[in-house]
Amino acid sequence: MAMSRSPRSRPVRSARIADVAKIAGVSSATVSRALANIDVVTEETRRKVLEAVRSTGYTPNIAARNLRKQETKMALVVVPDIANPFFAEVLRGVDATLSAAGYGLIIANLDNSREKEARYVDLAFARQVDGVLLLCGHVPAGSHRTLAQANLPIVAACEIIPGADFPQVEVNNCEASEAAVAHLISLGHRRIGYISGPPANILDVERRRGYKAALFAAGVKEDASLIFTGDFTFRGGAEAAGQVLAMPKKRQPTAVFAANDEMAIGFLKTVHAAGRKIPEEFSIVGFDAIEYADYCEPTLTTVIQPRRDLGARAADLLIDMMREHKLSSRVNVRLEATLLIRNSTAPASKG
Amino acid sequence: MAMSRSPRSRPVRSARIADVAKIAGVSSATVSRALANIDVVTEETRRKVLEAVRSTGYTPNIAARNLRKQETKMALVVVPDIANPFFAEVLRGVDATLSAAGYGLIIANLDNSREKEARYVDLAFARQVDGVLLLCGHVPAGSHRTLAQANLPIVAACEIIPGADFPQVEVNNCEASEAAVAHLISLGHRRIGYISGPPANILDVERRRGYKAALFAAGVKEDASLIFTGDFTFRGGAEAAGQVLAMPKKRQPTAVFAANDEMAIGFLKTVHAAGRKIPEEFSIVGFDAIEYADYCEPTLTTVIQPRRDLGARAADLLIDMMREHKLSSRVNVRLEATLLIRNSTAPASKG
DNA sequence: ATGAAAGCGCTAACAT
DNA sequence: ATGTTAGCGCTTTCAT
Repeated sequence: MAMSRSPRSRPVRSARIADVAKIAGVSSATVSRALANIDVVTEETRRKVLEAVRSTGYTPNIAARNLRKQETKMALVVVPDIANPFFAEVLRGVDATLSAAGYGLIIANLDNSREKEARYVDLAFARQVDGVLLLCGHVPAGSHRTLAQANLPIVAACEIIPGADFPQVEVNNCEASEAAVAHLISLGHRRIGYISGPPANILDVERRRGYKAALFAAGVKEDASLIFTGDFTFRGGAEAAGQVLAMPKKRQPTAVFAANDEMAIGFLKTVHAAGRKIPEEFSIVGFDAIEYADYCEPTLTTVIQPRRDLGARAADLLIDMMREHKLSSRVNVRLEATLLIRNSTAPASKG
Repeated sequence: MAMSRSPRSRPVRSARIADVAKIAGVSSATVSRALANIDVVTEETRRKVLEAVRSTGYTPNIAARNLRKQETKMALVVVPDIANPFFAEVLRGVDATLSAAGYGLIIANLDNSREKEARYVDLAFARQVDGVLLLCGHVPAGSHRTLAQANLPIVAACEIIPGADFPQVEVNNCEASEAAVAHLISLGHRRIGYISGPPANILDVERRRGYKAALFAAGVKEDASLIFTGDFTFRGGAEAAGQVLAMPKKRQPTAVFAANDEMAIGFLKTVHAAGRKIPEEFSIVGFDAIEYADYCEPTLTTVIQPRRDLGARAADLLIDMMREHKLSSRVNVRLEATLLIRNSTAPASKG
């Protein structure tokens, strides 16, 4: 019997197109054409080529092809933090769409590192990608140049970049937030808190605007003591909860709208751990509808974003630009986010 | 005032090394050397080159460099499912280590797609990467060849691949699981359930072995009715809980060890929703220590894996192989996973 | 210390 | 329909 690790001899060098050509008895140009399914190659010739390809185990060297064709069939996708569960599904949409069009993707995980960001800018300038998809809310920059100067198609999604001259895809953050807060108001809540995202974040700006619009529409006066600064993390939500619990009961909000689910869940968990009941004592609404929001106790009322679509639409726009070698375009796409009522919201107690 | 979108003229074609050479008044070879900080280039020459680089905005074309150097400075990292929060931190370790060594990474998200898997095999054969890091528990394969035949350095981590002739990095899954179950036994539990991973998954095999070893060590007889087949998802855990709740109370387990946190949390949530108390009525232990396990109610007793280290060590091994052009090696690394006791486990009720 | 020139492996004109 | 050839832009001998 053969041993489990048989000493099969394997080619120390992988086959090149010339090897295939020689074996098939044709020129390398013909091999290239046969493999590209290009124009008119005799059925017989193609057969010989494919046979030679099989026998050599040939795979075209992509670096050489890239160099020659001046394209890479790769797109760079920039995310702020890959651990954020919101992006996983967006990336699925991006991946599926790019793949179907023959593009691969390189995921740039920024992770708050200036240095990494600069490296990805270099990547773009070195033309290792044909286009860039920004999910990070800003245009990445290096020490002396920004990605926008790389003469590459760019599309932004999720966190749009005001004033940019490339296509962007977003959801109706403001309107959906207004609906979320209106829901709380319809349940009788008047003291409604807001847990914000990081300062100057566009999502926070829009969702806060929706929050205020709903209060205004209901004639409820804004109360600065009910605004808590968060950062889109569990911890941020937990800290906001700590602040709420430290307030005199009468001044505490009866409901809270968090700018994303992770903060909403951090809030929920902390309040719960302090022995307070949800939704009886506090109603809470999140944003994003991450998977976990359906697995916490109680299940979280939140805003569903069409995450996969966000990625897919953005990828579609980018593919179009990459194909046409367009560098800018003012297409803007807005998708609908909708309120999903679950068990973390209930009528305000008469207290 | 300048308009916000001024019509700055920009080069329609990015600079090549020859452009820099001409401006600096040297040959392209000298430019290349100056930029590579290679051997002996006059300080004066280097200055002229750098000045020319700045003035042209030159960045080397990577496809050309790759072709010439026969290397890409890229590694392929294959994950089964990027949405699985366990991998996020592992990937951080991988990324940090590879980056520091000058390598970029391409994340292959398998997502249960044979087709995608085949494309990544092609990527390897096309030499678009210098090495491959497998976090997916198997060697990816295309229609007529496997990634192992690509003559590329490979390292596996997390889910090791028995019998493979490349380095692997794992944690002591069996021993840590045994400790987890021993903890339950020390609390007085005897009817201890196990929620498994997918069939034939190596992590499940090891963790199940630890579960059985702990029972055996305590003289507790195994009971097949307490083994629930899961799949590492929330839903899997929730379904197991459904089965448990459907059992006659006397036959129900008093404690459950789930092969990962997501299932443990799915179980916990479902049991809770049915009005049963945790840890009073059921103790539950998970595995992985994902962030969420500290934000559920109650907080989850679980097994901490050194996730970042797992990624970092695997990346180190791969970097070494890529540098030395080694194709195989039998180095195996085992890291320690340790039990973290939180609030989801408590003494068995005397029932 | 620098330059000239070859060539990485491929594709696309152009020629036949 | 197929072959010949000229590069894509870079790095690296080999000369000088």
